[in-house]
Amino acid sequence: MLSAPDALDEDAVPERELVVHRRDELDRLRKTLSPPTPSDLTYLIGPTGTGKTMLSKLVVDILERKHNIRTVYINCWEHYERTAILYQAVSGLCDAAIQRGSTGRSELIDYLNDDPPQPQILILDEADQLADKRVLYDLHEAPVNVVLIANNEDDLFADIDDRVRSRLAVGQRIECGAYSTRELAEILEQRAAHALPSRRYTPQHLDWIADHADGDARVAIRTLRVANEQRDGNLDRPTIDEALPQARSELRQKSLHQLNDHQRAAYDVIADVDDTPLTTTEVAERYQKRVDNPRTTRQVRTYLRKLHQYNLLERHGTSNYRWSLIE
DNA sequence: ACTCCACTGGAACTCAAGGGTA
DNA sequence: TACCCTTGAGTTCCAGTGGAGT
Repeated sequence: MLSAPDALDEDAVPERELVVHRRDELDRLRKTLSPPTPSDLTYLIGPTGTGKTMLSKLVVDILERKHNIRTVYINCWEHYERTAILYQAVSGLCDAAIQRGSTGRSELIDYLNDDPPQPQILILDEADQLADKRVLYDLHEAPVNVVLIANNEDDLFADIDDRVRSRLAVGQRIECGAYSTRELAEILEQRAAHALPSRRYTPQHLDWIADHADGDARVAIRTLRVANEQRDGNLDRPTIDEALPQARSELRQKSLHQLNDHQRAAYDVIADVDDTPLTTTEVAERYQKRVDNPRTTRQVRTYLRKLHQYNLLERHGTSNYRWSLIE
């Protein structure tokens, strides 16, 4: 049994005392947003599993409790179209009766530009996934403090014209680098102490998990949870060895659940091939044989790019791509 | 160095769906 | 209930790019 199951949930916002090795970033973010400044931008940049989302949610949690601040969190995997982002922002920040689908973009922008009765913070997680980056400019013009979370600043600023880019370039940057093995082990130690107080594990077990998680706290925490479930807390090396691939597989499954049937079929085409990467044309042809009412090759190209962005596929080459699964 | 051609991704377009309104 | 508006998914078209062949 877990005494504090959230401590082993990689998506849950932890208590402040569970935040280790991100204290500086936490304090900087809190200072930056206390109070939130209208039209200010804050960037949280770092690889997957380095605590960016956790930091932003934790700070917002603290600020909401202590101050009269209105906040909205938007995950750009779920909502990536320009209008969808504006709709989510207006729904969360404005007391306006708006209807999805029948409120135009300009009207949504007008709502956002109204003087707010209280300070506002808008968090865009996975902001490099936005389909139309012009929404960043829409939001920057509004009286709201925007926090942009992304893996990499180059991707975030890709396909933005120079004029908009220079206006967005201002703002506080907080970098979250990949965790070292030592740091990850200490994070696990904290989590395990909360969730598994009977301590049926050793520091060596946590080191072993940390060493194999490639700096990704999500993988490390999920591995600890899987291993614990398998042996009900009695960790040993063989259990951890089994738990690691299972944890990675479970995280991958979470991403796969977000795909539609056609995207999934394209993914399965590549998954069915052992080791040999397929060209885009090969994927499209096999996919089109596999499904009823197949989409066009052009659409398959869009799917593959999306799967690549989801970190489900590896793309080989610079012009004529070949595709394989990420192991 | 040149040409050819497959591949890529942006832009413009169509279409179906969903909600508002008269 | 018919019409209008908006959106998002998908298609078509096409200019740019880079690899392969000569």
